[in-house]
Amino acid sequence: MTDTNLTPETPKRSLNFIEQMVENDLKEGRNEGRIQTRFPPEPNGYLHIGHAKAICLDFGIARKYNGICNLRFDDTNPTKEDVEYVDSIQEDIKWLGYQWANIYYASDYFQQLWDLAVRLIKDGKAYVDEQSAEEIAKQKGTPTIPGTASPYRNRPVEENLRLFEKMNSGEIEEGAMVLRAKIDMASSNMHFRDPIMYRIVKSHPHHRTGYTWKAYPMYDYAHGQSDYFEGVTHSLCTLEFEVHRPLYNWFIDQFANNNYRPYQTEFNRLNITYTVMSKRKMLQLVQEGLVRGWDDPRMPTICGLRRRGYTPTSIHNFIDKIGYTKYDGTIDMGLLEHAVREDLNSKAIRVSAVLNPIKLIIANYPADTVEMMEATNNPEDENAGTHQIPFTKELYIEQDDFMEEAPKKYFRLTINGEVRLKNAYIIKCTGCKKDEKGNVIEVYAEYDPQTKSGMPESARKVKGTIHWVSVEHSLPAEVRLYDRLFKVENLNEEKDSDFRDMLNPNSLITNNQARVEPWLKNCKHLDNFQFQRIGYFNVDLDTTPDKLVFNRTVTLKDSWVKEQQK
RNA sequence: UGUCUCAUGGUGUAAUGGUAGCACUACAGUUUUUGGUACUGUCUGUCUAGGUUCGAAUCCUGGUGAGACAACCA
Repeated sequence: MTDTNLTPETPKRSLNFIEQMVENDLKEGRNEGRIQTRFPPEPNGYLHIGHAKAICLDFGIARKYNGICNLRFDDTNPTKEDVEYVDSIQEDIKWLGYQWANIYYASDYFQQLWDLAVRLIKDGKAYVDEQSAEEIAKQKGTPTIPGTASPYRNRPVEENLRLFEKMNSGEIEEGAMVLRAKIDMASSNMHFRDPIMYRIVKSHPHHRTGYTWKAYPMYDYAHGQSDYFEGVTHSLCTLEFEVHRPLYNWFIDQFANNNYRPYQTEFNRLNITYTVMSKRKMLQLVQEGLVRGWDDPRMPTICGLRRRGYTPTSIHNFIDKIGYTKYDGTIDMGLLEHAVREDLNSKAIRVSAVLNPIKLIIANYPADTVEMMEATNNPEDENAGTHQIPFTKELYIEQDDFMEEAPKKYFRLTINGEVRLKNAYIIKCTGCKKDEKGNVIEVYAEYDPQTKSGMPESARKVKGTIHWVSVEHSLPAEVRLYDRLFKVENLNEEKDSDFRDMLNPNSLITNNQARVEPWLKNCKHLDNFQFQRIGYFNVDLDTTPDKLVFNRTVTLKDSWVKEQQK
């Protein structure tokens, strides 16, 4: 997992700018050579692939440089937070393969934060403002126009202390007072224009502290101080917090009393084409029933990807490929798909499944015979073994694998043409039957008994190989075919329209006619398979002993599709 | 007519003053009992104008473009 034991022949992967900074800090002995990070989610939603990028960095840096990484819930907004999210977040981090050294909550520090705020008031650096949110916003000015001072800005210290107490005692209504740091109403950095440190929330209980507190600290104050209390050395966050950094440092400056201090560094957040990466939008999709829940396999959530069939390894490989920089770009969804194909190619057992069945009758094969054919579980892994698949006179093949009149480059079954049945015999097509509308409903063929897999004659060259299942032995299955959630590549570029109007109406197509080989009878939830020649599929959580349900994780690359488009 | 940040093939990412490389994608080919995989090859790039230097993707200056910031959210 670390790069410290590189052999000479493995070229050293270049460090990203954060690793370079950490190595430099280590070299200079900053914070006594200690490395400590934290992953600080707000428990107000499920983790998504963008969080995975942050998790891999926070935990990865600690692991690589012999430091520690703590999990800290940034739970300073009781109106939006819930234990449901606290639990799912922990589950997802563990699933990704990480273990925190300690688990903390910002709410653990409410008393310490309070005490420090009192100290700031006594120093004349904070005051209670009684203006409305609207008035405060108005006085704040704009990025190009300086703000103006609140009439309460120079209240006596004693009065501030008394009012601050009242803010927390329940005597003051929500919105009636806030505590603000007294910094600089004319600063070019909006966050320095007397930022709010505390506001009142008393109508809603905190998920851990109940109604104990009525005054709650705001992010800019709580986050940096929590880092400081815990001994965090590298506070890594995304680019949008860049303008917060001077304020982060200002608060640290007020309280730091030894050589130690945490440093905030920002990296680019993850954007991926054809999807959303905002908790707010995801929540909306869930609440409005536009997807089936946080773990809908179309969602970019960790639990959605898990249910879709993504593995922790595939996500790690993806994160490794995209890197960490300060450039705010958008990653091609194709790269995520490549990462999961790459991992599943080496792991997933190959099985036969026919999604759109058409009957194939082998005229010269005995009707009462069942031959068990040997199927290689994974040609990429010789230790994966084999399993048996029953072969009979009547089979199902894919509708797409037969054409009466085929173009030159069609390698599959066509009248008078030969094709190999995977793991079985070479057959020759003799004809087909159609219904009154002209649709092919049965295909007829003759097999060559000397061409069974393993026999010398089987080495004969035929231009194509198709998969099949036995009519009698195959199992029915529901197969859910997923496509990108949105039909627009870059949602951020479509600022004028509602993102819900850009949903792909075909993001889920349910197939109820699929037939799978009987070996799949005993598959377990979330098992990954490759449906030979089709794609990677996994066993959906809706699967019961009586009903098989599969999710398409991703298709196989298909050069025939491209050939057809020419 | 603010502050901060960023700019390398279609996409993402290296090169830390000295041969612009890698991955994905696309295209072509080899192998193949998966039109998969693997392997080989090809196309495509330093935003712009100056400056410093023997030498600039890299340092400096000016443009241009993009993003973030004006929640009692984090």
